[in-house]
Amino acid sequence: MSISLKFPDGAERAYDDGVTPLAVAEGISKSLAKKVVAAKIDGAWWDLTRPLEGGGKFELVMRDSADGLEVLRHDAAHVLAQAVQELFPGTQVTFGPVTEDGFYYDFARDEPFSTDDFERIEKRMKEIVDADLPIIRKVWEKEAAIAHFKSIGEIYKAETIDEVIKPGDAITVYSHGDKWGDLCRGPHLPSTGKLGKAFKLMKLAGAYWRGDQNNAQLQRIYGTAWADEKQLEEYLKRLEEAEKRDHRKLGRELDLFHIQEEGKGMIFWHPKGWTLYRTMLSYMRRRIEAVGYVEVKTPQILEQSFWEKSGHWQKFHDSMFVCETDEGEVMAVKPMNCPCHVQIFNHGQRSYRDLPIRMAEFEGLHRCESSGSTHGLLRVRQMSQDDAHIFCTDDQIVEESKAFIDLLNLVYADFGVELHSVKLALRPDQRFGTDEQWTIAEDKLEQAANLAGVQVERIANEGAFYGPKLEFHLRDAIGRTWQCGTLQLDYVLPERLDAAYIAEDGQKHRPVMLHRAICGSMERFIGVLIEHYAGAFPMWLSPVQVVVATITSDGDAYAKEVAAAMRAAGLRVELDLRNEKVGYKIREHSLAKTPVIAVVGRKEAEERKLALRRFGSDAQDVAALDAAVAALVAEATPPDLRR
RNA sequence: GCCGCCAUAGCUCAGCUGGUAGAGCACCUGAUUUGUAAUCAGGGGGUCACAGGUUCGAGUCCUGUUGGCGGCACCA
Repeated sequence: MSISLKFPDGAERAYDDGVTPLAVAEGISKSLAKKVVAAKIDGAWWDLTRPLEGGGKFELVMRDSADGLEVLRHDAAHVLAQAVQELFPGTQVTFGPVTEDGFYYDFARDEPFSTDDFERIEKRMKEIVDADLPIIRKVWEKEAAIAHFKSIGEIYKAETIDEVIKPGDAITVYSHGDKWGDLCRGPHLPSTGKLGKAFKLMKLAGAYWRGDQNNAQLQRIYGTAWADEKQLEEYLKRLEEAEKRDHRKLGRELDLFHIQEEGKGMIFWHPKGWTLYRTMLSYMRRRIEAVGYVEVKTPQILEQSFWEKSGHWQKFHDSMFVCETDEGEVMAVKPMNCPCHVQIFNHGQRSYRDLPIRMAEFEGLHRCESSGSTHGLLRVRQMSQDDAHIFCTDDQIVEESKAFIDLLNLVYADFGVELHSVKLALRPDQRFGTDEQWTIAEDKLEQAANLAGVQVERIANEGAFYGPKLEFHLRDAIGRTWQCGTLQLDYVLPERLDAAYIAEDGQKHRPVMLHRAICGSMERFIGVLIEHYAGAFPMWLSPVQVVVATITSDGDAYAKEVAAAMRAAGLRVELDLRNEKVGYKIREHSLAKTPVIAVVGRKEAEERKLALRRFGSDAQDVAALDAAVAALVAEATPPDLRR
């Protein structure tokens, strides 16, 4: 009997039945066989030493490919688990998947681990690699496996098998020699030695069993693993570089903002940071005004009864800031604008002819976020959103949604950021509204996204209590993603707050509300932007656009004239007349990531010229004053105002 | 909120096994008038996050609190 393997290059070869992928690889070349970590047959994973059970499309998975890294990391997780169980008897294993850059394993142990244990654990892991234990795949009956794991005290494993595997089905267990075994889908390497030593334990964290905070808290050890030492080094270097882009560090270095102990999650915006903020707000205002939004401003603090009517009190009062007046009224600071906007909508009679009404507000919002969740600018307790609510008819939903997504794409392009992903958050367990309403709402959002040319990823259970939402995610410097833009469809709030318009039939009808934001929290968006640009903003956003720096005090008068001319032309200018060497001034303003340094010496003053030096370049661009100012103004013009 | 780690000058950090705080940058003063990434000299600056405790003596050890960091949970 023979089987036929079809290789990716199209070649097709016959092999004896029962040949292993490793033997196939060795038949091709020894060096290839060294680098191969697993195989795929018709797209399904296959262990290298497991005899093939039939022919098909055959692919060898190399250790430095994306698939190969996944195998290595899975093995690293198993080796970690073995090391931990050997060093800390009584520790139970639970679950250890691969992550984007590595892996983690969740352990159950009464005593907490400490990062001080990492050295010992890593050492033991390396010993396991050196021992080159064969990794053996075994197929077990479900019931036998449960009994086995129970008998050795692995209750989490037994529970997992019981719930994940159908009765009567078989499971696979991979073991390292006769020492250690874990339930696993595989594939795995032929032996622990193949893993190599390009791995490192990174961090320790608590994690709830099955992600539910009502369950036991486990201890998660994160690690990273790579094909070789060089890749590991590169990865660690990448992390270091990313740290330099951290918006909290840059916020301090560039004097943009600060946070202090008494105001957890509250931002003190310094003049430069606030300039950036205002520049972005002005831009957003122009963008939305141009497409038919109106702006309003509503109260910051309203009575408890108001939030009870909207439904926020019942669902969210834990995360609202609440205060009481001397006269005993209980008031809450607004966590969001929507119920306020409905009040404006409800004031007076609305006709279908008025719709859609696109009502925007940039006022501050306060949310009492839990203490462990605040994070620089990315998760704060006080913020502003580029918030708006679109009141419209059912028929207008798709059109309005599409127009919003188009606007969002335009704005993101202007800010130079790229969408990481768009998610469609579907109905949660706790929700208002009927199933039919939800189905229609979910479909309409997806339809609008498709019309705007955006692919969505549907995620179950993540919608707001009043409706499904589209989430537009961006990435930070170290790869975490944050929801920035959002579009939420809401049939519930208009109902609860009795919003209505008179339709063509002369009857009252409920409008639909679209909650939408492009930047989302301005704070968060600025945080992402700082990391995206590593603090070196494009000219139109930069808090300081030009520094006019003199060489000697002879140039003072001319420098002042230059700065005044630039200011008059609308540029944000600083004047550096200090008694310092040019080199010193250049260095300082370069470190501050100023887009343009205009150097003024005797020559420039005499010829009424400027020597411009741009961030990231040491070239000198000498131009006549008027022409230089005009050019800088053109460069500094916000994208929406450019011709 | 939960788990682990951390907290020394404005910033970055040093301070061994407990013996009454130190550097660089920044800041201030003086000198220097300088041509594209650090001119020189002098000076000021710290309740070592906070509160207790152990000790003859605590930045250092212990407990608690606050805040930060990395995760988990949460995220209208």
